[in-house]
Amino acid sequence: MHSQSEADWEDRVDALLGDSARRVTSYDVAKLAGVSQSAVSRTFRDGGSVSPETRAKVERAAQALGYAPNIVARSLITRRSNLIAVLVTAQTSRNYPEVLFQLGQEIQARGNRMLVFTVDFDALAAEVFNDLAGYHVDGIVAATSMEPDLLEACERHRIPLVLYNRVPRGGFASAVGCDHATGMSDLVDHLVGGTPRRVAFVAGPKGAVVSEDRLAGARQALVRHGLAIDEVIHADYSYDGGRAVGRDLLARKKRPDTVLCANDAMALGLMDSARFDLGLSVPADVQVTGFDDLPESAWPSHDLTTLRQPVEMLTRAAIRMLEEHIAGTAIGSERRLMPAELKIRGSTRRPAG
Amino acid sequence: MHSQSEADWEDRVDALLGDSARRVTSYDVAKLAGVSQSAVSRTFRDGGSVSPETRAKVERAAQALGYAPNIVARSLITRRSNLIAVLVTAQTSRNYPEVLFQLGQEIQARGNRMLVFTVDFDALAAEVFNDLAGYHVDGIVAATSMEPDLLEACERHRIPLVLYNRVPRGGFASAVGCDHATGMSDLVDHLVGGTPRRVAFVAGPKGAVVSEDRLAGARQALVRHGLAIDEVIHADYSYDGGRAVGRDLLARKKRPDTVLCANDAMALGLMDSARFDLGLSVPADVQVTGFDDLPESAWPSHDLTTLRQPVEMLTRAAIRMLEEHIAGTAIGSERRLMPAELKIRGSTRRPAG
DNA sequence: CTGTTAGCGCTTTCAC
DNA sequence: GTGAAAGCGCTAACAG
Repeated sequence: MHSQSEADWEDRVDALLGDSARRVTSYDVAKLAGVSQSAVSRTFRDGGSVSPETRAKVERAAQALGYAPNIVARSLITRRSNLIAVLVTAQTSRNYPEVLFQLGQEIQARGNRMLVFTVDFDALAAEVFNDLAGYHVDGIVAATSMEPDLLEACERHRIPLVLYNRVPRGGFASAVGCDHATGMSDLVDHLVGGTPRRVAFVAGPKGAVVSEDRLAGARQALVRHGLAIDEVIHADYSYDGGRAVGRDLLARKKRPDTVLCANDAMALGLMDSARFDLGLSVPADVQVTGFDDLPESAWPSHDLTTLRQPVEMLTRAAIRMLEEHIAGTAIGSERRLMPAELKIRGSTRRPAG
Repeated sequence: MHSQSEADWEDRVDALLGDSARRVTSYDVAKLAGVSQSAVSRTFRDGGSVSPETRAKVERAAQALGYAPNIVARSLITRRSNLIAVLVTAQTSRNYPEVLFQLGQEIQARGNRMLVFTVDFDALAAEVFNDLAGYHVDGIVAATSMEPDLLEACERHRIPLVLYNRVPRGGFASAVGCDHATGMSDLVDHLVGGTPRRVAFVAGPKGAVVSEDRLAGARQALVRHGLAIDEVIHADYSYDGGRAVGRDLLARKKRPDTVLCANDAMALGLMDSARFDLGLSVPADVQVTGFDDLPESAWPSHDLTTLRQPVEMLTRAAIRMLEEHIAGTAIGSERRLMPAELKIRGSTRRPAG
């Protein structure tokens, strides 16, 4: 039955599909379904109320034509795009390469898309902000230090913003981060069992926020045990950097017996310099610690005592926070700190006795 | 001079800026500059021809108001967005975490932005395609196997597409990839110097395209030397997977003296199983090779002979190709293969004599 | 619940 | 080279 009208339907579908490169619009669907454009809009919008019959008609027509709403047009009027901007530096990407993908996953989990802005020098040009606004992004995750004027621009344009493992240079902004201080405190509590005498700290580049947080945490914790850091050396967060530091530092007469590194990569390089370049034994001659818990750190070849930075937690928390701000259900601006997990391994001495 | 009109100008700027949350439009700029909207459009468009005077007036007004064109509105009419979609799987991201960021860098280098689509199972739901089209993306880089119908959809909608280290499941598409076969041939040429007797190959998951390419290349090269692969074992591309394989494979009575691994991660795991789990020596008891050249592979602790996959070259070539297709200057569809670089290190035996 | 109408901010003919 | 007017495809406000 309906064979006459069915044939007719097919004809109309084909007629509308004639120009294959052209995209099907809500207008086409409306015409085929015999309803208004608004009806089509309502069936595809989130909270649109349509009768079941209309919805069925629209869905059938849309199906036949392969229709999907044009996000750009929608975005122009709603001023929302389902786009979340992620600002990331080469630094972050090199040290935490998984972050970008994980953010993408988390962003997509609730129907949004990730628009990536790679920025240099941890600073953000005004041009980037124009693009952010120009694409109508719904929110921003910044793994870069935001200049005060950009913070203010976000506020003025009401673009929700969450900082990822960063603190704003000025003003206040919502942020997620790792509780470096508490983590370092746990680590130091463990280290004192190995009776450290000379302690060195291998930091990241000068001004690197995360490194300085970790250094401050270590210092504070050591003081509580009546200990101090004898020396702070800056390197570039890399394995090679750590190894170069080690070759110098551990070759000295009065070399440290305990080296805390601001991240795992440098710690691994330093370990290798001790063993392969200088013939020292870890942890007997020098104990070494890192921060991050890279996969390599758990390998038997290195077995590095470190603190696991809760990257997945940070990522999930960042996106959740951002979504609350977008939805308007957030309580307000806040900084959320996630705990680092101490991983005691073979690169540090166990308490004697 | 002009103090009267200057004061007036300031007033008009302030008036237009009154509602701070509202975005400045080309209409506002036109009004302030005393020109038409079209003039504003032409000064900000790429090939717009405007007189220097008009341009100056517009630029001054735009500057004063902090105007930047609304990309969404522009995109709606031009059907271009300066957006390049990157399709990536968890697999790819895990094995080549730097790719995503590098693609972002390369895409931005010429004024575009990267829109990321994380997809599961190396396959691409129709929903993703709708989004691609809905955002008016100018082109697609897919590090995922594309189903034939999606290839066809891209073609029909004239969305340029470049596959990244993949071959299409059906049909033809522009692609960049690593020349695994030639790389493996170089590697095998080196290996025969160490007089291999029993050769095993540790592959990635069944169906993993890259792994199968590498296996085929190894096989072919070995045959030329009158050798064969005695056994192929599948693992999951991971360090732990490689280590588990090693524990089993290398504990056998008739264990291989040469193990080629489809990637470095597995090779490193296998090496560690040999040395730490079984007390074997590398390369004396068993020589091991990888593919990719991870940073860890060059560390003295492992010193793995491997092939460097030219990730940066692939990334740059992919974006360049895509941009040629977008600009319409591409010659046509083609597959471009980049050479892998042999890195001979300590995990393989040197030719005797 | 449904259709009509009026834009979102821009680019693009088309006259001048 | 410039301005007026039309419209990209959609949603929102308003009557019915």
